[in-house]
Amino acid sequence: MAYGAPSFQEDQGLSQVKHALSVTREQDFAAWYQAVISEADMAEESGVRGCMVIRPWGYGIWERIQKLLDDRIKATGHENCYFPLFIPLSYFEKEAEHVDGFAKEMAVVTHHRLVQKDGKLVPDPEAKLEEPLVVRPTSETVIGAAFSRWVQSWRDLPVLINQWANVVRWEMRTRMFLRTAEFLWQEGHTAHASAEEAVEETMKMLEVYRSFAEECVAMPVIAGEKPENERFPGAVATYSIEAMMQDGKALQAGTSHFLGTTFSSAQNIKFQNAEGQQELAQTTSWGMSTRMIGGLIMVHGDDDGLRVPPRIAPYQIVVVPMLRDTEEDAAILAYCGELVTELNKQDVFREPVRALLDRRAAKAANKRWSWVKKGAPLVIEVGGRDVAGGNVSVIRRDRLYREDGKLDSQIVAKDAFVAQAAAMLEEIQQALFADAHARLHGGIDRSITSLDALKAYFAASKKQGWALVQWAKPTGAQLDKVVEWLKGEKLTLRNVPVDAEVADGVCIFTGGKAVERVLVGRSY
RNA sequence: CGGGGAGUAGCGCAGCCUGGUAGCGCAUCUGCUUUGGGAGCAGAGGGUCGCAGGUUCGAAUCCUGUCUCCCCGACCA
Repeated sequence: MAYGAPSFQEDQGLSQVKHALSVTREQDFAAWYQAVISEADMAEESGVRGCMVIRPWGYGIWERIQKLLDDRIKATGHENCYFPLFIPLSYFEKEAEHVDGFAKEMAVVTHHRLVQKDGKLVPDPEAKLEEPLVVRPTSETVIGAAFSRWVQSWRDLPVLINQWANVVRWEMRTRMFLRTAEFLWQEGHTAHASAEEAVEETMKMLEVYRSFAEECVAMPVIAGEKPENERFPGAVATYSIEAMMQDGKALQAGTSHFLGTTFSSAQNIKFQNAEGQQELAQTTSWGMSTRMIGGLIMVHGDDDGLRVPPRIAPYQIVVVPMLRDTEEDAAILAYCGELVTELNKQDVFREPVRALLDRRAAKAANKRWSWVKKGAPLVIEVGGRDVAGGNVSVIRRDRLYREDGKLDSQIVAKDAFVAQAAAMLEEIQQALFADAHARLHGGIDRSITSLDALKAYFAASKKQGWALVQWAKPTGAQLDKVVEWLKGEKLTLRNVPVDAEVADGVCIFTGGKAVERVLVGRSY
């Protein structure tokens, strides 16, 4: 498929709109997703299975996510630190459930030296490690070992830390940003004196994720508790935020776990309480990863590429001078430079505006479309006539086209634009959220009370959203049966929304008395 | 990890069946023309055909192995 070539699409049968991507969401959602990533220069293949090169635009978005989320993590009393990439195998062996969950997908380091053999480099048999090291798939075990050293008395608690790191999970099937063998994330780990306090922490961070996703990424989510079968290996309870992609599938965009004493007993995290008794600490962990960027693409992207919400856009306003290789160019550049300086003096979302002057020698039209595909919220074009009239031409990425299908470029007085820029960015942030919010909440059916109806609902359309159904919260073998049936329909249990209405009917799966409501949907 | 598909210039592809030393479109570079919108004409540069073996006088093409990507499945915080 020619991702680079523009495509023509019928727009409601009235007019022809020329789009920047050659594949539309409607035609092939999976191919469209990949086209956005490559056309927006976000990431590319690396030659290593499941690992990607994150290019400046993709990484810039990650840096924005890091900054805004890091601020919130610190504001809730956590401190950053760093633990090693390598974890002794023996640490993992200490916790059976954790082993079951991760053993199948771990990268293992067994040697520390290479030697030449028949002209090829091979691991030196003489340099075999006494104890193999695994590349961390998550850090509960090493951090637990540190906690056991740090925690002696109830006065040492709580311990509230976080680290930004890369982790490796040898996934069978990978997809850029959504599931890669190596990915970047933040993992928070805490230890508390009481279960109540640890649960409170778990819920607090779930709420941090929810508000971050909604306020910063403009990604509406449903926060809730994962059913037993979806729990993190070793967790007593797992919570998630679930976002709805434009194809109706669910994406887990962040998780928070109450780990109880699973890891404190395995790693011996004990403290002497106020009564002088030895007690196991209660721990939590919570994480959000580069998968969020995959979610961003599938929530906000359109047939012209990515649309980045202003709060997490590396550049919020890109100024494109229309240079013609004439003497006029210098004046245009000077005018644009002045504009960018003025814009950068403005504040929006309590930060300075991030405006960029695109001085590349490329043709103005190509530069414009490259920023459209990258999803910069505002693209400002400035030509000779704008300079003469003291104007700028403004393109809003959230509404690119006019009714007639033409690009909507508004000519505005420069000073007026500078004065409005912050408000426009806030409006775009809001518009993207409102769109996605309507899609999410309009996409959840709350009226389904039978398995036949559930089946029919998801059979109706590939783009179907989710169903919120009442259930008896079965466990063990009974839950397995439910999961098995859902699997036959390609469905999964997402979570039990924390703010759902109480159950008042019968369980859709067992016919027994329902105790809560659970979200059902297809997922990534 | 199982089934299917694919890797040829920066991107998208043809050539492969029927072996004879590589081509098209877009992009790039140069020149001229054009100039409020993804420009036109002319010319140019760029590829050890994923990698490694094998068959052959000769391999992008045939055979074997291997790596990577995509789709479906299994698995999966």
